[in-house]
Amino acid sequence: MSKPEPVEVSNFIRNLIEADVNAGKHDGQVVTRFPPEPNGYLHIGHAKSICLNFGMASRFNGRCNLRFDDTNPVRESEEYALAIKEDVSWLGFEWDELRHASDYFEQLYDYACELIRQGKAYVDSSSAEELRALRGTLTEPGTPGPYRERSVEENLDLFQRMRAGEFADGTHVLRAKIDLSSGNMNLRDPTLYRIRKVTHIRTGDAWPIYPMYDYTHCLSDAIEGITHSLCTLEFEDHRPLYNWVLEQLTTPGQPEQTEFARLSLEYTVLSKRRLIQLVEENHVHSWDDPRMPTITGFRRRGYTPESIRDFCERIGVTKNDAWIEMVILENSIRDQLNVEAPRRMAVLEPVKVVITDLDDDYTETLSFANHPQDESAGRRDIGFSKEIWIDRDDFAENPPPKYQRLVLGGEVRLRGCYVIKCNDIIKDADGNIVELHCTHDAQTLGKKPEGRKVKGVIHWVCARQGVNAEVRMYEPLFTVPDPGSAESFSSVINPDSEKVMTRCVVEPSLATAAPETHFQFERLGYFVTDRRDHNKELPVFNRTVTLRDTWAK
RNA sequence: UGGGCCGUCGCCAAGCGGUUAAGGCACCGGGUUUUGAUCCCGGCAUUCGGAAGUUCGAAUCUUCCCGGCCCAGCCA
Repeated sequence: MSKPEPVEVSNFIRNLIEADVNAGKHDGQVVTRFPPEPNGYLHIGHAKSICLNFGMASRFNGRCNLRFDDTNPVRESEEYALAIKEDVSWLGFEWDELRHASDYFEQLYDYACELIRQGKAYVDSSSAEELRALRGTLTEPGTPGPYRERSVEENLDLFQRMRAGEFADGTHVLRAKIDLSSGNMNLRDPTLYRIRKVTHIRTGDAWPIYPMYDYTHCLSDAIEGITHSLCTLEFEDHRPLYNWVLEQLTTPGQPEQTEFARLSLEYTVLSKRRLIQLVEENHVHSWDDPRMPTITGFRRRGYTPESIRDFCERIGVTKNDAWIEMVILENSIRDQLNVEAPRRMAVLEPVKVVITDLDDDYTETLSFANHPQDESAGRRDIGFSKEIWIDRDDFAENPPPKYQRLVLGGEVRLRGCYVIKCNDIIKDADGNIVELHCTHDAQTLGKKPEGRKVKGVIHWVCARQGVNAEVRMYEPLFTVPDPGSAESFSSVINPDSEKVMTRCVVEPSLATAAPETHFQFERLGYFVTDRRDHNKELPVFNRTVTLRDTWAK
């Protein structure tokens, strides 16, 4: 069997970079960067950007930096920075250099002084409210405020004193002097620096002023020699500002920004605000809750780096506002685990089956293939005795049409074992099924039964050998495709997104598996030993994804 | 209503003036199967948001129209 080989998909960014390389632009070099702000955990949308940036660099023998966009200390923390590094590494990417926008604060400051000297930037002492009023609206131009024509000397003096910490937060900003009547709001004298007397995760209290994203990003790109600055569509009308800053200044490089559509995934949310809300309002247990669309959440759920990269390959890169169906992601992990995951048997809701025509001390050892299509996966022994567990769902007193599992008076194949027939249902005083009494056909081990067809096959676990385990079943967190557009979560949260089953019985070998080991529980789906809670005493499995089920539909 | 974008099969997505308009997912058959899984075979856009136009020839060029997304943080 071969692993799914991701085919190289053409997209407009790849075409563009290829054309640049062929034309000898940037000396044929390709340098990209992944620039997260350390103010939250990475999610599957970031994975798209990571795969694109690292992928393009690797495809064209270039480099990709990891750069923390740490220009707003009020929202950033070291915890997030650590988690981001771990997630990028886990996804399988190695950055060329680890950089921070804050590495460039001194250069950025010098560049700002240069803009002031050129008369292209000025200190505005209006309040935030006044600035907003003066900026105009989408259809009306902005109007010049009283500080727009300050002299170079005064601006320089004020800006230096801003840096020296002489002024309180909010009293002054440095603005670029561009075009107050531009249809593009970003060009109406955008703010370049604001005063924030806040401790920064890397520079501490060295700076009372911090540069804004638009001013910082283009210069950071230029300083690092980035050739292709890839970002999402909402930055499209920031590009004129990105270019304006670089045009005014003499910088080491001439990066070019290209925008692509951010990922939208059905039945989940991908905005930082919404993700934080899920954690803070306790709709999930943590950032790495297996229901979270964070990288760390998918990891705990049992997704692999390969499957996430494969997913990013499958969805493509365009400028379309695309909504990706969850099934695309699910198929990425199914396709990998179908090939790689060893098969095991686990019973989630046990019902005891007594094989009445077997002696009480009867035992037999059966050999099972770990993978039906791959002999190299090896075999294992499984015990069989008079009492076994089967799943509640695999017996029906009143079977629906086309039901092919066990029914009273009917036969079913125990996977890898004998065909059994159900003769009696034993119930307790409340009418609950306690035991099923069956007989077995001794001629059916490894052989088809004679004179009749038995279509159904069910999984089982030997009652003597079975080990108690906890299995966590997951379903989508939301009940609607676009929960982000709902006014509140309460109306769109799926109350059954997590179901913890504690009475499960699994094959003994499963208990000793290391955390983050993937298995297929036959007929049930793919499961992973929980990264944090799994142990020998209490094995814990998370359902990554079900098997495709054409019958359920 | 100012500015910037986007519209190819149910969901993605190739295509860049001459192709029978790739491919994946989903779906619908049929075969294999001791997982209702996997695997295999077949089907699935005379048509590219709409209308004009240019051209021997248009999804690809032009114009207009329709629909959708983004922008008025001292956030990124």
